Amino acid sequence: MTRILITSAIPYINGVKHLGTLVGSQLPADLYARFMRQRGAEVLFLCATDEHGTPAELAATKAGLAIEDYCTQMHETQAELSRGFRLSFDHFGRSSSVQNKRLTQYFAGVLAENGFIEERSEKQVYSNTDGRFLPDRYIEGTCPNCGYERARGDQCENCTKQLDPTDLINPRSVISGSTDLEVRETKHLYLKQSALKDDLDAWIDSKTDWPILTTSIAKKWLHDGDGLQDRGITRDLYWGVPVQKGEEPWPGMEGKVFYVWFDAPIEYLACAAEWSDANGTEDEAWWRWWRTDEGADDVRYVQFMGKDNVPFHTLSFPATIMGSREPWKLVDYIKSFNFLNYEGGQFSTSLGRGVFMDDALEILPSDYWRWWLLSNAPETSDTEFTWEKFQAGVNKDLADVLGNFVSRITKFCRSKFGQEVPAGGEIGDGGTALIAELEGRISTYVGHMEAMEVRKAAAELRAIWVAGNEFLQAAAPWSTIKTDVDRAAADTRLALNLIRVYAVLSAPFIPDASAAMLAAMRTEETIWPGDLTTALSRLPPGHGFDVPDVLFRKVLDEEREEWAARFAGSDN
RNA sequence: GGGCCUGUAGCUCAAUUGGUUAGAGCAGAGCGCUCAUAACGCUUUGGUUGCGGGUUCAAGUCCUGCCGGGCCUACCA
Repeated sequence: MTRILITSAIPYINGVKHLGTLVGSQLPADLYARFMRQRGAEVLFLCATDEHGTPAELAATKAGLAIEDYCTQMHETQAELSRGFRLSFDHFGRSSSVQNKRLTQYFAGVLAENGFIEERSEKQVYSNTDGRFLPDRYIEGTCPNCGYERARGDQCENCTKQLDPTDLINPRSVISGSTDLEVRETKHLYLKQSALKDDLDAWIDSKTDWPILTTSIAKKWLHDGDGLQDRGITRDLYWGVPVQKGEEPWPGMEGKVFYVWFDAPIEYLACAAEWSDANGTEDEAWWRWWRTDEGADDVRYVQFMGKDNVPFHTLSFPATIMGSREPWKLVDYIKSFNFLNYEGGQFSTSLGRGVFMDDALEILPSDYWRWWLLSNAPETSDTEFTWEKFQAGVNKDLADVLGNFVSRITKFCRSKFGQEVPAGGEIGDGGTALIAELEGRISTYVGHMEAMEVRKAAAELRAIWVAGNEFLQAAAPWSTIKTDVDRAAADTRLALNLIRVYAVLSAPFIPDASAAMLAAMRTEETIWPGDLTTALSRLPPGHGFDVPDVLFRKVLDEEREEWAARFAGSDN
C-alpha cells in the first residue's frame, strides 16, 4: 500500500491565524490527506503549534500569563479552530513537547559530533530595563541613512537600507521604549550549513518536479552572494528547548535555548512521536514513518507551506537531517503557496484587518471557506480575498450548481415517485453519454489531485457537478414522465445515484456537505467510484432517501456589506 | 541596490513546455425549461496576450530593452 507522510507548516502560537495562513498550508495539506486516504493510501498527517521564541514570550506577557499557560491556552484554541475547519490531522502536536525537547537536543548533539556545529562569540544588544537580549527587529531608532525615526534594527522600512542595530541613532527597545541599552558579548551555536552546501545543492537540483516557487527560493539562498551562510541556532531566551548536547550539558551554553527555527521542523518528527505515545505504541510505530532503516524507505513525504517558510524547509532542516548522518527521511515533495491578500492590502493582526479563523467559523460553515479558499488557492501568484468574489464564488458553485442539483432531483422524485429510488427502465443514451463524460473528468480530477494542482482540481470537480445539471436538463424527467414512466424513472434513479457519487468525490473539499449528502441518501458507502456504471447503481430501486435541508444557503448582499465593514479594521 | 515571481476578455484563471482559428468560469446579452435555493440548460458579445525590438517556417511561450504589480534579501516566525 502507498504510504504518505504529510506535514503542514506549523502555525505560530501567538494568536488566531488568518485565512491566508490557512490556505497556504493546513487546508491544502488536509485536502491532499483526505484524498489520498480515500484512494486507499496509508496516510500520517501531522501538524502542531510552533510555540517558542520572542513573540510568544511577549504575547504571554501582554496577556498577563505565564508563557507555559499562554501556550497551553492558545494551543487549545488553535486545536479547536482546526476541528472547526475539519482539518483531519492524525495528531496536532506542540513544539514544546518533551518529545521535541529530547529530539532537538539529540540532533544538536549528533550534529556537534559530526562537526557541523560551531561556537561563535558575538555582540548583541541587551536591554537592562527589559532584562533580556533584544532581537534586531525589537530595537527601533532613527535611520542614519534617511532620518526615518522608526527604523528597525535590521532594516529601515522607509529607505529599505539594511542596518545593524548599532547603526541606529537614539536606539530604544520596542518592548518597553527604554533607551537603557548596552552591547554585550554572548556566545552562540551555529549550524554549519555552508559545509553541506554541495549536498543541498545536488539534492535541490534533483527535484525537477518541484514548484518553481520552491526551487527558485532555495537556489537563491544557495547561490546568492557568498553562498549559503551558517545559521545561528541558539538564543538568549527563557522560553525554548534548553541547549544540551544530547543528554549532556553544553558547557558555556547554560541558560540558553535553541532558536525556534531549529526546533520547529524537528517537531515534525517529534509530532509523530507524540502521536505514537498518545496511541500507546512503541517508537517503532513512528520510526516506520521517519527512519528509512525502520520501514520508511517506501514512504512518500510531502510538505505544505507558504513561501515565507521555504528557505527553512529546503535548506536548514534538510541540513539538520543530512548533517546527522543518520537514516532520517528527507522530504520528497514541497508544495508551496504564495500569499492571500485581503481587499487590496495585507491581512493585519495588529489592525484587525481581514478574516481570521474564529471570525470565519462564526459567520459561515467551514465548507464555504474550504471551497472558496481552495478553489482560489494562491498557487501561481499572490491572490486576493474580496467579499464580492467570495459571495459570487460560493453562491454560484455551492448553492446554484451543487446544492440546487441535489435539491431539484430529490424534490422531483419525492413528488412524482415518492421518497425511494424508483424502479423501471434502463440507462438511456443520455445516461451513457453522462457516464462517458464523467469517466474522463474524474480521471482528470484524480490527476490534478495527485499532482496537488488545487485550483485545477476544484475547477474539474465543479465541471463534474455541472454535468449533472446538463444531464437532468437534457433528460427532463418532468416531461418524459408524462409519456414514458420507465424513461423518467431510470433517469431519476441515475441522478439520485449521482448525489452519492458527488458526495464521495467532493469529500476532500467539502466534508460536511458530503456527509449531509450521504446521510440524505441513507448510505455510508464511500468507496471511490472505480467503475462508474456500477457506482451509479449502488442505490438500488426501493432504496429510501430523505430530501435534505438546503445544503448551501446563499450569501446575501446585506451580509456581504456588513462583513466587509466589520472586518475592514482600523485605519491606523 | 540585488534576486525571484508575475502581467492573457470587464473580473478570476487556462493554454499539452515553440505548433491549427489563444480557451474556461464569473459578469453582460438573447433564447429555452418549469424539477429546483429567482435555481438549471443552450447560444452569444468580448483579446494587437503590458509596450518596443529580435530569433524562427512558426512566439502568449525563447532572447533583449522599457513599464507596472508582488515577494524575498538570512536576528519576526
